[in-house]
Amino acid sequence: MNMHITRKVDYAVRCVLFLARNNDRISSVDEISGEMSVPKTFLAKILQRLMKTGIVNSTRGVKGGFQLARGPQEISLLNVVEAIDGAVAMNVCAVDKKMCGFSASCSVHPVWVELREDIRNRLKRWDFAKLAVIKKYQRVIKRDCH
Amino acid sequence: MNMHITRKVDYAVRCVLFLARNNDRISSVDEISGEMSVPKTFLAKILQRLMKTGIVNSTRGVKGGFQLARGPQEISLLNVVEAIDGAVAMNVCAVDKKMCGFSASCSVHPVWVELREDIRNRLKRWDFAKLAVIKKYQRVIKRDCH
DNA sequence: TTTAAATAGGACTAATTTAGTCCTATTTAA
DNA sequence: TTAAATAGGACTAAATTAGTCCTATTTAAA
Repeated sequence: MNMHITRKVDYAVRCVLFLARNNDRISSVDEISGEMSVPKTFLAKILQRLMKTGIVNSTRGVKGGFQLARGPQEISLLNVVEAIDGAVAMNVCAVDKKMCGFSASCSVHPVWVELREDIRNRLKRWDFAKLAVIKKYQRVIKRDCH
Repeated sequence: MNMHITRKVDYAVRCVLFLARNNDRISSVDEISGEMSVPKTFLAKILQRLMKTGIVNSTRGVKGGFQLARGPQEISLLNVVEAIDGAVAMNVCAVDKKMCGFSASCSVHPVWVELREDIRNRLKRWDFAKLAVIKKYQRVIKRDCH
């Protein structure tokens, strides 16, 4: 069970957190990547994904950049995680039984299904309005802890 | 967030499940790997690990093999998962804050800690006595669903 | 209308992790 | 003594992650 979050998810979360805290204006990739210590071109990709999944809006051209597509309280951690990684699950059968000929007779299957629900519920409970007020990220440190 | 279980964990779980169902005797790697559709040499490594972490006992030599080191009801899914993958966590900071200079000021940190506890609790609740009685694995299918 | 600052997106590469294999040594029942 | 088993180190292959790089497009402002 490799349950570590990927950098991609970590970066996406940081990024949305930054946008939540600066939602009165448009922020460029350059600015976000600088503030949140994320490689610029990589962050650009991540923002494209967040854009496609309707979490952020983009403005092209000079003075362009990104902004949350809806209020921070309307964006859950689960939204961001699933935007980047797709469906959260320990294995595909927990999402769709049909993906696994085994599942019908697999003793462990119900456990993975439960676990998936636990995780999704927990991630659903946290929105970026809540997260944004907890404490500010420090800018000194280059990378996070996974 | 890559939360898929690894084959290693999947194999380990299947393997312990098999041993739980045949705990009246010693089973060889050859037998288990055949019955549970797991590559033999790889399974041998996994069993070595389960051995070191005190989940199974081994007997060497002719008629040797493996057996659970304690009753199936004394072995949780968490035991097996952590035996193979080490501490269950979304990131190292949730296990030990010191691993991340960031965590003290990281808004998301408390979420990962909560989530880790959710997952561990769920996995702790399932033991192999419970799992063993649910239903038998079918032998036809070659691999599981992650 | 040109320019420069920005996003969009495809194609590629490097690094890391996962999933194994292979070989030799050791143990032990028959 | 032999053959069937585990023990364990070293190695390799495949897959995934974590990026980079380049070109195209958009748009505010000079």
